[in-house]
Amino acid sequence: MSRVRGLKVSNNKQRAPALSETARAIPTEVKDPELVARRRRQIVDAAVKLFVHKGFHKATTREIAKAAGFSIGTLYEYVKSKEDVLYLVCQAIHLEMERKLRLRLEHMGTGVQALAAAIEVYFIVCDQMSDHILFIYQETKSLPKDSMRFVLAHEERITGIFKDLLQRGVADYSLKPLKKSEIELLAQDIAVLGHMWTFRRWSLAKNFSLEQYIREQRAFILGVLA
Amino acid sequence: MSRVRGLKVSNNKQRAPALSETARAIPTEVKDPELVARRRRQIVDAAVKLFVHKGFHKATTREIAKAAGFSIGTLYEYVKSKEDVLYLVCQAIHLEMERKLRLRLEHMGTGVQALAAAIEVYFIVCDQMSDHILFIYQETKSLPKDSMRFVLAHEERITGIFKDLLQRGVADYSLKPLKKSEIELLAQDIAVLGHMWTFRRWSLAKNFSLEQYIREQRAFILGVLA
DNA sequence: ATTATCTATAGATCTATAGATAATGC
DNA sequence: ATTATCTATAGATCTATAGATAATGC
Repeated sequence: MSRVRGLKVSNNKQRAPALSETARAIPTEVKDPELVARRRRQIVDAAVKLFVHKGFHKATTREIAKAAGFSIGTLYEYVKSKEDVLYLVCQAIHLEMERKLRLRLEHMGTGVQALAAAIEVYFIVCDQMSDHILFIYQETKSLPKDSMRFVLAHEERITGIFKDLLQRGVADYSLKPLKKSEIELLAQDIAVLGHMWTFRRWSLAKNFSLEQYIREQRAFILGVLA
Repeated sequence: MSRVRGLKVSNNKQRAPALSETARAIPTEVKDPELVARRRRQIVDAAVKLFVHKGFHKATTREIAKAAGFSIGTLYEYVKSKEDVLYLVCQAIHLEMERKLRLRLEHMGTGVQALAAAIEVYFIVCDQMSDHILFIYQETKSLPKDSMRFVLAHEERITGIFKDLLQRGVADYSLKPLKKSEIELLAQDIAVLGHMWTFRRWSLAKNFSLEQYIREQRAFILGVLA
C-alpha cells in the first residue's frame, strides 16, 4: 500500500537500486533463505575455481557439488540448472569487482589527479581479478539470454564509474570540455584497457610489468585529456 | 645441407615465413593432398558457421560433417579430433583477417595520414569479421596448448602491422619520437580498440555508428601522437 | 587392390530427477 | 511431519572407430 502522494518516500527505496534491477532471482526448493544464501556461497566458491580452471563446459555438476561439500542431488535443490550456477558465478565476480572498486574509490574528488588515481586502482583490481575477467569474456555467451542482460548491465555499471568521474570533471572545469560521446567512449576505453591486461597478458608480459603498463597507458589516456 | 657460410641464402627462405612457423600440420588418413585441402575447406566453411552460431561445445561433429556434405566417418579421415577442427577454424579466421588487411594496406606510406588510413581499414575489417573475432576471444581457450601457440602468434603478426607502421613513421621522422615500449603498447591498443567494437557492440551501438566510432577512436589515438 | 567413404555402434559421459533416508522442531 | 539431503539411475547425448561398401585406376 502506498502512502499519500507527494510525501517523501523512504530514502532506501530511492537510492539503492532494488535487487531486482541488479540481480536475477534463481528459484530454489529450500525454504530457509539463510541456508539458501550459505549453500549458494559454497556453490559459487567451488564453481568459480572449477570454471576458471577448466571452463564452464568441462566442469561437471558432480564436481561442483563435491567441491562445495554436498551431493549432486542437493546441488539441484538450490539451482534449477547448470546455467543457473554460471549466472551465480558471473554475478559474484561482478559484485566482487564492484565492491573492490567502490571501496578504494570512495570520496574520490575530480580532475586529472583523481582520474589518474582511479585508473591505477582499476588496473590493479583488473590484475587481481585477471582469471575472473577472462572467464567473463569467454563464457558470458553461455548464459541464457535474460541472465546475460544482467551481466551486461553490471559491465555498464563499472564503465559508469569512469563516466561519472569524467562528467563531474567536465562539469566543475577540472577537466577540459568533452562532448557527451567523448565521455562515453573514453570511459569504455578505460574499462577495456584494464581488461586488456588480462586477455593479452601472454603478449604484454613480455615487455611490461603491471606498474609499467599502468604508467604508460595512463599517460596515453591523460594525454587525450590534455 | 647448408651452403658455404657467408653466401647469400635463397630469398624465399629468408622472407616468407615457412608454413611450419604459421601453421600446425594436422595428420590425415587421406593420401591426395589436393583432396585433403578441398575437404578441409568444406569442413572449415561448415564449422565456422556452426561454431560462431552455437559455440564450439554445442556444435557436434555430426552436424559439422553433415553441413560439410559428408558423413561423420569421413570427417575423421581428415582430422584426428574435434579440436583439430577448432584449430582449422581459428587458423582460417586469422588468415582471412590478414588477407583482407594486407590487401588494403599494401604500399602504404608512413606518417600520420597513413596511420589514420590504416586504422580506418583495420576497424572496418574488424566490423566485417565481428562474429569471428568474438569467437576467437571466446574459444581460443578450448584449443590444445600447442595449437594455441600458433593462434596467439597470428594475433601478434596482426599487431605487428601497426608496430611496423609506427616504427617506420618514427624512423623517417613523419611521426613524433616514440620509445620502443610506447610503440609496442600503441600497436596493441589499436588492435584491441578494433576488437572492442566487436565485443562491446551491445553497448557501443547505443551511441555510435561504425563511422562515428572510427572517427572518435582515431582522433584519440592520433591525439596521443601529436 | 588401393583409396575414399559410409553405416552402425562401442564406450564414455553428463545433466537432472525420483524416491529413499536422515535431521529437525513441535 | 516438515525440511533438507543423499543414492541410484533414467535418459539423452556425443566423440571416435571398426568394419563394410563403393569408387577409382591399373
